Amino acid sequence: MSAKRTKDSALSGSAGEQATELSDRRSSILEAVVSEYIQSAQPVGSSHVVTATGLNVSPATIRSEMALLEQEGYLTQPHTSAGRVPTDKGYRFFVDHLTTPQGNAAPQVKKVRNFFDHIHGEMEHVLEESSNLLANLTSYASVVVAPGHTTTEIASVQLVALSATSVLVLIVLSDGTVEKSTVDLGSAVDAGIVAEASNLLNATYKGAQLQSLSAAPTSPSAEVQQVLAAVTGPLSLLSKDAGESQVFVGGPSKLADAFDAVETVRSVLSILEQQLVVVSLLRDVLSSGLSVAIGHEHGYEPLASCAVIVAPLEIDGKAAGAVGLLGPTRMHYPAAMAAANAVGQELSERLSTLGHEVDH
Amino acid sequence: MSAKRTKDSALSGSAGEQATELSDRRSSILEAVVSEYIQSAQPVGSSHVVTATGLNVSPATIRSEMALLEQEGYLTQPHTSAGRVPTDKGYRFFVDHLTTPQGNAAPQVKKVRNFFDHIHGEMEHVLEESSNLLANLTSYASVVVAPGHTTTEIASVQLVALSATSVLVLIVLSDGTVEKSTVDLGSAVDAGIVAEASNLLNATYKGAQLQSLSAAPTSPSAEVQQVLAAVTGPLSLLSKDAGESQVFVGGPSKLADAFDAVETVRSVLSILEQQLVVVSLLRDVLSSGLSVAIGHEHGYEPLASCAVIVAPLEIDGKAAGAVGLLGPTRMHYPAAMAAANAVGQELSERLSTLGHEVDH
DNA sequence: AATTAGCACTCTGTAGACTTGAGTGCTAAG
DNA sequence: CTTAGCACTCAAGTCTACAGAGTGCTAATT
Repeated sequence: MSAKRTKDSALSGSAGEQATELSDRRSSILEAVVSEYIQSAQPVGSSHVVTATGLNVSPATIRSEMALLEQEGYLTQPHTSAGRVPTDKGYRFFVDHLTTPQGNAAPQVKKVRNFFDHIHGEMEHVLEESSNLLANLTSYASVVVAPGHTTTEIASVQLVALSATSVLVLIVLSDGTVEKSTVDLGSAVDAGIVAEASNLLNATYKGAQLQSLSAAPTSPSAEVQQVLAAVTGPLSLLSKDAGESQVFVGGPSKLADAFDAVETVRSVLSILEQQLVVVSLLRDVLSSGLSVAIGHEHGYEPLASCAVIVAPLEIDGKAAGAVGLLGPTRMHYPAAMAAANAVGQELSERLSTLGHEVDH
Repeated sequence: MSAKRTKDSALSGSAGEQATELSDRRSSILEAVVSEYIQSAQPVGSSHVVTATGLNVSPATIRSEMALLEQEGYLTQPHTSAGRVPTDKGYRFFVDHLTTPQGNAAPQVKKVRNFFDHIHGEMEHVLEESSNLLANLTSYASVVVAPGHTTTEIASVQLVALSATSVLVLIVLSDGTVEKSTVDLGSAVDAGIVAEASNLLNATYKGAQLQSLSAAPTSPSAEVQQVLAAVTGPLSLLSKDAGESQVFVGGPSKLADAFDAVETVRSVLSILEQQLVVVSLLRDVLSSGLSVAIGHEHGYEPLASCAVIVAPLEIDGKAAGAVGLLGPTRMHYPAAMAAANAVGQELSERLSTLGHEVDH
């Protein structure tokens, strides 16, 4: 509900002492510059700041203040005699001191609620559509990292004969997801044998955690044992695969609007294509206690002109996956953070109820 | 193996008569202009053509020929006193008269072979990686439309209890794909009842075609019947869902290189996001017997500056899905067509063997 | 009848000179 | 501390000039 704050450590980590904390006037000037620049993408001049802040001072006063803000690293000039543009540090101050203008965030939140009231279907589908929702709400690219299966248990293990010599290994998890792998048995195997192996596997693993798939069952029948042997490898592979997180990217085309340099668009897009990178990026940002990483704050140079907003997903209070937004550093933080937050919370709630609909 | 040709109907459909067929010299000039322009993206002047074709004539001669080619609609000038640029019709002539420079296509084909020799795993995975392969080979965005399930039959139908009140409905198809849906039963149901219903469903539907899921089985037990009733809706929904084709898009970031106008990139990307549009686009292009649609040839205005290359996927000789490439009209047709063709064929082969590994 | 040399013409792109406007920094006075 | 005033800077727009690439036409050549 309330405004999202990042842990102080990250910000004041570089500053360190409250002595450098900005005066009220200084900070409202900075805030004005940032929000002006976010809207216009144009360097902001002193007289603009006067009208924007409503401060009862002359542009000259603002100028000297801005000069100091520049010295302290919050602002920068594209060139002498241009207005000021926020630095990463400037944006950082801005998001850390957001005065939560709930006013315009409310309709967004309503839309999110409405969406989750009406969406239904499989988890994958919900995640994908959530990602699209977030992208459309914010006009930035969104990323949803599906929760891993760390807490879920195995609801069923099945072998299904696809042909005389091949079977499909199915693992159904308690959250409704299915992992599968086709296995070639080498030679024709009777359907009854497959069924027997299937039952044996199911009996052994049902209710177990995914990680504990190691101990394979044995059977007195040589034929059954053969099937079991053939299936062991794929099974353990599956349990690893399932650990990898699915990623849903929404609205990549929005990036073409957000940046005007084609080169930037290309590099950001190509990073979104490498899902692994994205996952670890979000993970890093989350684990460092940040919810927003601006410009160089995350280590990824190719994304230096981007800001990343991450909201955690929680299933029954446990961290599981994340929803993220990727936009230019001059993105509309209040709205974007509110949207990511709202989707993160609603999605968490949805995921939590998915597991045990008994309660409802 | 041989060069890919589109059915004549499409091309000469607009021209109609061989009387308009171009003279040898005319056509080699056109070819030179097109291939020069594809490489340089710069309007091609008469003296360039002289050196490119090796024709033993003066630029003046070329000029008069080009003037005629322009009259006939194969070329156009961005402005007076600029060189010539191909029109859609010009590109069309070019691809229809490709002289198959197999030389440089061979390494591509080799890469494709190599890829398919080493890739393994589930069909979805193979399709996705194929899409990435194609994008990387060509530097254009690629699209793979997965084959529908029209010919596959149901290998197994299962109900798996996820909790006391909810079950997962699984349909396993003979090609190894799985369709699923979670169903809330409303009240707690005994596991034995679920198992009974599951067996009943499996016995009824096993071996059937997906479409023929209508006739639901009945059971004397009221409890079992209740489960069956709860499951009927989702089941028929699934059979419809399964008809929809999965789409795998590869290398969208390549588009940012292919076009220089950000606006174009944006609109093309946003079309790729609407998977439905892409599917019907590919379907249209294929069904009209074309393998290449250039500029306005496909009806989609937002893609007027794009060319689409489509190669069919065939499972056991039957059309099923497609692989496509999306690039600028000035794309490198020979290489792109060769690549799409190669991937299409290898993928078809792979898909055909997937179904019945018995033979091998 | 096709080719071509020659020439006038057209258009783009670049470079330089100039102007305008937004914006700054400094200084000296309130 | 504030601010009016002023000199200064730089980007961007406008104008001109000019070179370069390319065309189309015409008249001569083969």
